[in-house]
Amino acid sequence: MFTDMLAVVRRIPKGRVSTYGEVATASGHPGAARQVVWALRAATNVPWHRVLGAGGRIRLTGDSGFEQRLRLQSEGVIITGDKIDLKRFRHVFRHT
DNA sequence: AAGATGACGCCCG
DNA sequence: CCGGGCGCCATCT
Repeated sequence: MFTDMLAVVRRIPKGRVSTYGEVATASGHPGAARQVVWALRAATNVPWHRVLGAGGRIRLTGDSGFEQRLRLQSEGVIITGDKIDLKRFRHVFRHT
């Protein structure tokens, strides 16, 4: 399960983002958004900063949230307040 | 075994 | 936009 989710997260290209819910669904585990968090927490070498809450909101709190902002901005993602414009940066998973 | 937690999501007022 | 409530589910106490 976690491995499936991590595989999905790893597919998010630089400069693009996704959401916990999207990752859960795309990995074959719809509704398991909370488990995506667990997967990211336990994993390493994954672009965790590219995963946001529904609506493109940064759900991370405190210092980590600040870091996520910096990382996203450094990839060219525009952040307004605490939200990201999904219309513009959301990554769409596909099966080729 | 039972209750609490959380980087969640969705609906309603 | 903001707050409140409920469903969800692996993990931790």
